[in-house]
Amino acid sequence: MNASPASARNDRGAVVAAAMSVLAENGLPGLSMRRIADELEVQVSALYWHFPNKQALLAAVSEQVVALGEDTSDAAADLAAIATSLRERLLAHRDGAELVSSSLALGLLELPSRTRLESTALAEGLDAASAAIAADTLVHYVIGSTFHEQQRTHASVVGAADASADLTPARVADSADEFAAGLAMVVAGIRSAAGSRAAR
Amino acid sequence: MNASPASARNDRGAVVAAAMSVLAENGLPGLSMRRIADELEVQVSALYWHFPNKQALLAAVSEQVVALGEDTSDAAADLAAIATSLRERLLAHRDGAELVSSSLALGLLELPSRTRLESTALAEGLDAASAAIAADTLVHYVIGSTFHEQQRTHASVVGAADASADLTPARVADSADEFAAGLAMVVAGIRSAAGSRAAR
DNA sequence: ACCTGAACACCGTTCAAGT
DNA sequence: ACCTGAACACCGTTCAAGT
Repeated sequence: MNASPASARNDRGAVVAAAMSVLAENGLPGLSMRRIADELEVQVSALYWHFPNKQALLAAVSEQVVALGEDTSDAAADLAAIATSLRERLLAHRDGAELVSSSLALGLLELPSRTRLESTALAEGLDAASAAIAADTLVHYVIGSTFHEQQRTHASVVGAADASADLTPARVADSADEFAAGLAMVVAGIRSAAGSRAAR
Repeated sequence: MNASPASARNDRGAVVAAAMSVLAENGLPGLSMRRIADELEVQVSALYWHFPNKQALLAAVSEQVVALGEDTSDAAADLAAIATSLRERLLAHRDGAELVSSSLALGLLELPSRTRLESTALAEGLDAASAAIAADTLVHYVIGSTFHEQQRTHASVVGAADASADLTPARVADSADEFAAGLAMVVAGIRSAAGSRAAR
């Protein structure tokens, strides 16, 4: 419909896509404005037409990382399932947990999973205040453990992490089990908060 | 005892102390090798005689932050008390949670509180594997929520954080209550893991 | 044992100017 | 509407050399 001018320029989406590819190749420490600009074959200053600063750009990338897929079918309203799928989306991107953690802390990112966790907690019988706290607690657990896990694997690539680098293949394999075990404890604690009300 | 030469030079401790004062004044983003060197009235390159790189220096600072005080008297062997005192030490230093989080993730820091949490969990009847997971879960909760809290106060200073900057004085005051409420849930979950064993 | 001085290869951000 | 080119004020790290 729009008469597209001879040479198409970049839009926000293209910048975010370029940033995601730089992130995948170089990790968060290597995600510089200059490298993103190189990826787009553009001057660094061009990026500042699309985003006011680097943090805003990172927030847009974070949004992509934590976006829920199709909300339609399997909206599995289960605390553990929601937390586990958040973990999986963070693990799907290099340094995903650290990236999301900082956008979140700066107040630049809404976490769809958090909303789902809160309403699920409400449905399980928590009062409003407790449901909010339960959602935050789960989010902190997921981001904290995933951040730690991603940094540990990165450290082992670098070869750092002296004594405590217990990264035998077997141990890597069951990091998911450790996550699930800790998650089960947190969920049990949340359920006990529901039980202490005069539910059912 | 030692014949101290005319002009005393710096040692590791002096470098760490300078770093802590720069951290207090400028926060983690402002904690650069150059500023630390300025504080000591020394060239930047001098710092590399004491520490191989910046991360190692930050790890030494982190160690100071999380060090337990006198281990003698009130070694209150209570999960919530240990977690709360860890939170307080992190809050006592600007950007303390973020600093410790990264040193920890890089495997450059031992967390004394974690050891205490693990043995306390054991004493409460958890098996070895569960006690380790319980300790990690608590550490993730404490660091995650404290990190978030410290970033939020910093964001409010900067004036960023648009809509969700719910930082009324009252709300700041009860962030400790929110922490305690989430902590209670996690601890309850850990206790339920102890109960599921054939304890007592 | 501890530091200087200078260099290298980077950063994020701004701004006038172009098309 | 989107980009260039150049500049500003920074970074962490290395290394030969000094005392």
